[in-house]
Amino acid sequence: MSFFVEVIMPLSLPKTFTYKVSEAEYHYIKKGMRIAVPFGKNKIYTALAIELHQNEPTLYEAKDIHQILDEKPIVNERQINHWFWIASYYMCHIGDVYRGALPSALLLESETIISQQKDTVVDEAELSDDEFLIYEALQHQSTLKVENIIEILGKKTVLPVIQKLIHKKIISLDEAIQEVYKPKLIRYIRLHPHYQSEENLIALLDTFNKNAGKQKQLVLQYFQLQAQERQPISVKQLTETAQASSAIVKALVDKGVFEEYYLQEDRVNFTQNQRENQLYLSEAQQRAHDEIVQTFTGKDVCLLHGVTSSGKTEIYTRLIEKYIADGKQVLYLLPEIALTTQLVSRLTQHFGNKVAVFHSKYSNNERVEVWQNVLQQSEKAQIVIGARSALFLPFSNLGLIIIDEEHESTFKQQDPAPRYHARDAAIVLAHAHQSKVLLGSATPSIETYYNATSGKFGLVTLKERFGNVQLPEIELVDLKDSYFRKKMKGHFSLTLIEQITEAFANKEQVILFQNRRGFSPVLECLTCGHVPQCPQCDVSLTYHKYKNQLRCHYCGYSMAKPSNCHVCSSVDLETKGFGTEQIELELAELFPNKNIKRMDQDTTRGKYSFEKIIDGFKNREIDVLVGTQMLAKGLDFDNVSLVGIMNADNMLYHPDFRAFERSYQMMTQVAGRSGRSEKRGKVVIQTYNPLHNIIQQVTHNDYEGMYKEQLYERKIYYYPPFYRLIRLTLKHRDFEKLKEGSMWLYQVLKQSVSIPVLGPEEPAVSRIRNEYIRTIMVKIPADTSLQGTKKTIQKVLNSFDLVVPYRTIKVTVNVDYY
DNA sequence: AGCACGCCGACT
DNA sequence: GTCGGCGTGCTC
Repeated sequence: MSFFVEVIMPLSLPKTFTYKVSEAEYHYIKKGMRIAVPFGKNKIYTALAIELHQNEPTLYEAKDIHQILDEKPIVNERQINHWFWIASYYMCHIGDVYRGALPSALLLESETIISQQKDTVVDEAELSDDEFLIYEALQHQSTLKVENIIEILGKKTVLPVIQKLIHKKIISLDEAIQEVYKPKLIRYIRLHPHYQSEENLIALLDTFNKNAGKQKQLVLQYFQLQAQERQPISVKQLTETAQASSAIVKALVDKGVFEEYYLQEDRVNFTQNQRENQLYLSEAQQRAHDEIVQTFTGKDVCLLHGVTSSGKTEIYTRLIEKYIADGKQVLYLLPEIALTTQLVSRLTQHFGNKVAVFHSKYSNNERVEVWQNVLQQSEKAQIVIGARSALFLPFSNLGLIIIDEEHESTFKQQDPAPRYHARDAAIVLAHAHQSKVLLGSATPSIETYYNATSGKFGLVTLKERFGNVQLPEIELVDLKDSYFRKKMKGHFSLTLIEQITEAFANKEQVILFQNRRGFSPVLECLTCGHVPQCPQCDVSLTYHKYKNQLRCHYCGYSMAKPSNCHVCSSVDLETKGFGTEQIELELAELFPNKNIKRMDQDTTRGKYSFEKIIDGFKNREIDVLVGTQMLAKGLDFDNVSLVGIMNADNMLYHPDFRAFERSYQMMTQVAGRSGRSEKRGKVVIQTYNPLHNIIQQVTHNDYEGMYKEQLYERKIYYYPPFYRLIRLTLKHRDFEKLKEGSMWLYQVLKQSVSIPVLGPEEPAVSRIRNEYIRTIMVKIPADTSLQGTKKTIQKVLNSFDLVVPYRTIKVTVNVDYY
């Protein structure tokens, strides 16, 4: 009887793989354990066991596994089911999901170490050339790695030779995959039990009197600390408070006065004292809270639509209290790290160390810790705050998922597969846990609002701001008129300058929003009209004044700013358009003695640079913050009385069916940063289209109006929520081949389905990193089977792959394109 | 996906 | 004569 394990490989492959195991292993391995397996010619990967069985494969011989890596499953069955759902719904491979779900520290590839078996007598004549080379190398070096052997033998397929040598008992393999995760250990110290008795202690102190003054001081300090803290004392703590070197501690340990011991420390620690600050809900908040609870009795998903600053966080907090009191886990998803800092401190203040944080700026080790804590249902991970990937943590007892800023497009993963939407995947996951989902936003996505008003989701609305603060007053500045009447200084209208001056006079802070980084998007030659382009992408280069260079925002290419035109050598070069950098500069000229900071991708690269800027602004060290969309995401500042939107139009005219919706959301969110205390805030929007419907709707805070109008557009132009979108992207270096291939794919698709297929389209940026790009959009009406359509698309893609000239064209599928 | 292998063109 | 580009096939 043979035994087998079915595993997922961390590779983009459509299938699972079968390996042979011994009977003992068969009984030991549980679904969800990691297993190191050899794969291909000489690689070892961390696979995940998902099934144990005895069905011997017929078409190939299963390999043996290499090593079992876990004692207990680190992934539960609900997760595995959820992963398979994601793979099937988003048309990607299960390995993509596996790789995206596990923290990379849990997914390591091997470093097999080979050493000689001492007790075996080797007959050198019996060895083949390759075997002898390895044997000889081991006489000089005690251990070898697989890569060394590849070098020694000068070929890449070395695993068979190694297998033979193992079989001849000449070499052995050492622990292949080392866990890279290392618990962080802290050295603690305590008095040797011998000195628990008073007489021994007195004797000890007496011995010090003679010569070891420093040592005595340290022991006394130890007692003092112990009395104060009533908890373990770390070496670090002791040496710091006693101003002593660790050599003295060591001397005392050597003497047997102190004992050392180690405790594992979580890197991610919020041991802030849990303040018993009672959560106070306003009447409106309380009512919204009660309505949500009521909704949850009948529906699994509820949208909380509350205007900016309506205090949604307090409502979430009250709800979380209830779920963790029932011993449930709570997942709090938010779009970007931007929000976390402020939110984490608010929630830790309330919930103490029951809060864990999980997002991409955390190190590998930190992520593994959170993973383990969630897996063990540890108390300190009862509430997990995280970006979309936190969805993959090993929850076993979820009660509530909160998705804050539900409308944010960053919830949809764009580039590496799985291209999933965290909101939608969360709803599916919640269903498996029979838990509830709360979506929160001041500007819900059209899809969600449609679901909420059509009765699929519950809907709770919060129309007033917390503490009855009024919504900001919005003033529009017509740029065309202002330029015409010369009422502009650079990119600032006189109105905006006036308002900024007034805010400063009141010692209030200002936020300026410009949705474009850099200095200016293009540099144009006034003589011949030439605009420098990226050599690898189909875009013009953006001028960055600070570094005096031209940069491509797609591939990162950069060059020094030319002093004359590369085409006609004219020196008349002019910048066109503007970005955050230019605003910052102009502002510094207008208000030379104010502290101005810029916040965009270029200034927030480091791990804490973001926090630094935010803190500086919060502490009122910074007077004006100039930034990109980063500013729009739920930051709370209580002294901002003015928000300026430098140019509302560039967002409006993106060639995307969501452009209007996004512009509305963006402007409303940015505007919401203004006026958070008693005083009503002010917003100045500079635009060439003051009468544009979206601008008007933002001005009048008319979400419903925006929704109705956009919904109508979506309906007549076949967009969500009435149609599902699947977008295919094709890429290839050869323009002609891509053109033909995408046309072929389009034609075949069109013949295979009886629903709209659009394209093949050249996107606005039609070449990135020297690859040309085309897209095809499939629109699936609500009454057509989504699954059936996906199957058809997959079939067409399979046959596309069989057409020899086209198979090198890379195709990616994006289901529910966002 | 990654990787090895095998086939052609342009160079020390 | 070889290096290295790309196309092809395979992985339990």
